[in-house]
Amino acid sequence: MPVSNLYSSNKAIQLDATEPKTLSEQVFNDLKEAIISGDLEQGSKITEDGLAKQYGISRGPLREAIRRLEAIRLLVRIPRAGMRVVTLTTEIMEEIYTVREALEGMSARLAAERMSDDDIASLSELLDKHQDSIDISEGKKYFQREGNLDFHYRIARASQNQWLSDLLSSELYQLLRMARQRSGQTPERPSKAIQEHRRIVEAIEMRDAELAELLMRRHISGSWKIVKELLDEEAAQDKLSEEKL
Amino acid sequence: MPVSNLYSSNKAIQLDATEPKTLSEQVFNDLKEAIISGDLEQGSKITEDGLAKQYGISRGPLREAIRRLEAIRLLVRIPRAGMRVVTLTTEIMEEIYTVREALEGMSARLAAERMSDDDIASLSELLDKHQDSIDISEGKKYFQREGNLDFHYRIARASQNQWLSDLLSSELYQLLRMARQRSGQTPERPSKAIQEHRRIVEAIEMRDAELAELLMRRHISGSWKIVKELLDEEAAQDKLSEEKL
DNA sequence: TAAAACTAGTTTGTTGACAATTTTTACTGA
DNA sequence: TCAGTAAAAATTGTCAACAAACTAGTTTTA
Repeated sequence: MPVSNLYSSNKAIQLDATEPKTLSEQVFNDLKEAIISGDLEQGSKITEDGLAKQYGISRGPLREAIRRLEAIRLLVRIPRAGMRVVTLTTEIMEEIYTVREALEGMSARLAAERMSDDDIASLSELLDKHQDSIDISEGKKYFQREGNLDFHYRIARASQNQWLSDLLSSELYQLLRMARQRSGQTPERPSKAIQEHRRIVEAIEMRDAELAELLMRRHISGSWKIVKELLDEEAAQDKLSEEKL
Repeated sequence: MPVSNLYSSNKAIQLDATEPKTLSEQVFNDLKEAIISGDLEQGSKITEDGLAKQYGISRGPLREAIRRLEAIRLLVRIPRAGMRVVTLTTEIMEEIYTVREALEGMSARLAAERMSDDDIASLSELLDKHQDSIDISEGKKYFQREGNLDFHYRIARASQNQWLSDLLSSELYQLLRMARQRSGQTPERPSKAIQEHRRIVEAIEMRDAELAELLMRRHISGSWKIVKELLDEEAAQDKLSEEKL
């Protein structure tokens, strides 16, 4: 079974169920993808005219798309220094993980209270698949990246809180994907992560909201520690190779 | 001393320190204020042309402003039914309070860890002023509204987490102000609220992050219970007067 | 009578041009 | 060589007109 088929679809992560109808939306999606995937480098400068020509549209709709990208923090506009793709510094990453800990903790709590038995069962199955895939060497990378997010995405939706799940999936998760893209980052040893995921699902199964929240928060703050180490290492290496020049 | 001077400035709540430079920004601020203050009624339909004429600008900048208002959830666009001011239903309010509980809890935790002694002292003084003002009958309304938010705003900033404090002040608090505007809502008995605020500050003084978070979360979920009752009451009355017709 | 099709009127989406501002470049004089 | 300044280029902000899509009302037809 090819790894790419283990999931029903990538849509779960895409979150844009609706087809883009306007140019503005289309270019919003395209730009978002370009930024997240790294096609547009972090911190790179952007001009309206350049993008308009590149996408073959006029500046009107483009500007609307830009305002939206600004709102979800993928673009940063500095008053008189133009516009840049956001740079995910260690500091920003820490802020994101902190907010994430609070929101996903709450999300897990609500999921424990509200998730249907069927959905819990399906979530549990998902974890089985993740477990299996650890041994499939080819699958590793995929699971460590998208699979992990898929789990968190499901919990967010299970909170049945539109605000919460929108905030997580349309802002925070996008930035996480972006961060991973940048460094070939492997957030955690997958076996440990899946173990933690399992515990969270067990808490949800027991309808223990308190525990689900606690475990989720630990899981995320634990992830942050590992990510932080990687980022620090990276920074040290960057510095080293800079000095070589 | 006139009540309006008890605070250094309203800016603390305005959060837009910078003067609007572009038309788009200006109209964004104006529209935001119009929505929050209730000048534009909840759920009322909006047309681009109407607004453009009203503000005397062309539709270009207006559309950018609209996209931003959409992003902070003050406007809702329904694919082919035009655009409306958001309607703060009880369900949405519950979602907001839930997200708020998570974020402000974290915020209080961080404040306890990071807030400078000076800032804590100043926060404590603010509470004294609130306390004093309870007896000034004229001040009541003001404190119950803006004063309360001012406290929460300070904690958010004290978290020293840009993301967190932006999220709270530029999205959640705006919606809370809007909700209060609608019904002449008095969220809590001020004496009780201030008591709870005091406890939170004490926890911060003791640098007890855990406790600060716990107390803040209780404070907010407690507030929600009271607000919810008011909303339910209101809804019941609305229904009653509807039946009269 | 009801459904389908057409038409007029609104509203939103898109564009290209013009204006204002800022940055870069090039030149002048110490 | 180094400011300092002025012209030029680039970039962002704004507008008005055009195009497409949708709504609603009216007529036509089964």
